[in-house]
Amino acid sequence: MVYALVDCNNFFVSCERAFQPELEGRPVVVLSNNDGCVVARSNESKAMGIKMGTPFFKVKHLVDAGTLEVRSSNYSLYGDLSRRVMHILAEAAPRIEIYSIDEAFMLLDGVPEADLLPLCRDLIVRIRRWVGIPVSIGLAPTKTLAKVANHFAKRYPGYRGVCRIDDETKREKALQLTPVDDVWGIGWRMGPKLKGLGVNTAYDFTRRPEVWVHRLMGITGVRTWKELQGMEAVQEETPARRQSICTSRSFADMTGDTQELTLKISDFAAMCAQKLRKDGSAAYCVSVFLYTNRFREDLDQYYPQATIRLPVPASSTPEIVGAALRAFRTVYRPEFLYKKAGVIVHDIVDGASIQGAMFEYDDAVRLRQDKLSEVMDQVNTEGRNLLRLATQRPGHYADGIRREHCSRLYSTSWDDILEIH
DNA sequence: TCTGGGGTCCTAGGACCC
DNA sequence: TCTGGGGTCCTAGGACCC
Repeated sequence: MVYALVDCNNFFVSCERAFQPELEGRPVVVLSNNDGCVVARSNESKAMGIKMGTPFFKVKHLVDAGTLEVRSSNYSLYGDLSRRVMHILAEAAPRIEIYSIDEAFMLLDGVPEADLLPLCRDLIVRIRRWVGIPVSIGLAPTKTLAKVANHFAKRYPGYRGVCRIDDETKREKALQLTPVDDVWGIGWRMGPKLKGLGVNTAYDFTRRPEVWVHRLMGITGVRTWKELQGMEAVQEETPARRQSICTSRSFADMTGDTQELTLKISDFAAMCAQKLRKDGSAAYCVSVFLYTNRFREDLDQYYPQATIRLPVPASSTPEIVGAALRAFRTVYRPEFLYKKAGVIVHDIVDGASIQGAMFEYDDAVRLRQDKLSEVMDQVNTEGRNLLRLATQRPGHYADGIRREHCSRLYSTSWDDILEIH
């Protein structure tokens, strides 16, 4: 197999730049929801030493001094540009697997050897010209090695955006130059642990015996170990149906108020229900979690979670919201101040396949709720909850969420335009 | 004062059964 | 009262990803 990992460079920043050319060449960061912390950095801001996840208040002085540009995240814009990039890849490759908003694997088996590099170079030019996004491509016989190759393509301009690992010499050299904690699948916990055991590079890691890796890291570590040696071990198919859907937010201000939390939980649950229906799915389980502010060591902490299991999988807004509120009531305690909450639906099944099981349940009520949800979906498109249950908060769900550095919404969806205040 | 959101997979341990 | 192994299912928690 030949895998090509196509990765958009500094994706969120590049999206902002695509519509604001004046940001080109300037240090830029994009913030998380609530303007909490840095989630994307341009090369210039990386060079300034700003780390991923830095709380915004720590770099705000740079913004005030005019040496750093900042934008709130604008997910509808990023989603739109992502779809355009993926569309171009899908037309160019026999098959693609979309891995995240800014990454996809192209499966290039069957493409003649001599065409591989020209194909990739052409894609880089086209995506830049048509969408305005710079991408890098790594080619290799396994996904993990394609990731390694992609790092090189990104880091060294000499590759002009494409790096290929296709023989033993290149593989060993690349792994010797790759710190072990840069490997896909080795995170912040295992990285330091491996280094403490004398495993500093990806190459060192591959030289350890399989049983050693298995004992230390389990089956997932062994998969990474094999992939780095050119043996395919990472599961092929991403399951078509999501196994869980989560909607959660941090609040701009802490709250212990039942009313307010009820409104928020209702909204999160309604959004989960809407996502379920969009996927054509239904869920057996609805969980609610609450977090106090873990950074406030002076306050009492409480991180409860509760799950309601429904007799029949549901996707209607009233059923999901009802279950979420029941779960909420079992764990809510008024003496704490909460900073974040969320709703997760899981144990998800195909919505079409559950029709037959419905006779156990009150058909009339169910059908009415499903019908009601259908109508709500027609009126409410994402981000515009014109129709909602009485428990849901009035106004936009994003009320109470900070978004002070938002760029104009450039990509042309009607919903987005209505969102401009 | 201010610290993201949305996922997946694996494993250990408890409950229960024979 | 104490005694045993083995299987399955479920859940919580940990680790990882972007």
